[in-house]
Amino acid sequence: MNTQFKKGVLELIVLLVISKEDKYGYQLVSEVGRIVDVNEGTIYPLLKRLTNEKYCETYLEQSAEGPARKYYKITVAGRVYLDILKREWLEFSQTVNNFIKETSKDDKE
Amino acid sequence: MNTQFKKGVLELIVLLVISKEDKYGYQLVSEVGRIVDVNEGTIYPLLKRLTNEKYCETYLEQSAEGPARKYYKITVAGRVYLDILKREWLEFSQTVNNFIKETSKDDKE
DNA sequence: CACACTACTTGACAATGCAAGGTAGTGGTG
DNA sequence: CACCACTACCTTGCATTGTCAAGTAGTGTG
Repeated sequence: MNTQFKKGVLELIVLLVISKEDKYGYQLVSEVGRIVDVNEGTIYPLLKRLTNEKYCETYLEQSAEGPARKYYKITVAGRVYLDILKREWLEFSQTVNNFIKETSKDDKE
Repeated sequence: MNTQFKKGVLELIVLLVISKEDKYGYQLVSEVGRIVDVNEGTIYPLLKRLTNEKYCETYLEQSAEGPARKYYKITVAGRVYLDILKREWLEFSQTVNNFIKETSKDDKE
């Protein structure tokens, strides 16, 4: 997969996932991984950024299967930011797709 | 505009533009700029990368309005790469868009 | 000749993803 | 109990690519 395409989009995907339900980091790695390839070294720093910027909050919960899990919960500011990101992405991707279609259409003329 | 979304996509856009017609750098800045915000400091290094990787070739032509223009012409390898990039982008953007739709649909249920 | 405009180039910097490795808790096996 | 596997979290160093700002040069105009 093209690494560069992911830049910035992962933030959107992570926010989308936690906007549905609180998740812990390790879980996000596998859930986000179903959408796009990703690894721990990417997700944890991203979660720290989102937390620093108050787009999400964390709380710990014990687990019977290992160390305590740190859950991430989206904040109100996070939902606002998510809406902006979503809109920006949809507009951006559509602009690029339209341009691809335009140039491809010209091929046949 | 979200800077990060652009990563990697600019390469696709530039290749698309020169796949239609040879262009010189300064011209690409303005043509690509109609699709996404971009500035010279981004385009020229990108063109150098594409040239180093043999996805395009350059030739100089005199201009009556200033210094000689360096034109960029896509190569066969460039067209092959462009097709791959295009396919990857379409797949990637569709995957993300589908995920956005899925999560947004759930909101209403 | 100073200036504006065209055109190309470069260097320092910022953002973000990856690979690899480290720290810890829990439970099972010899 | 020693060891190992698995879960879970975190960090460091690096690569890629975009931005900003500045610089170099050629051409024509007042």
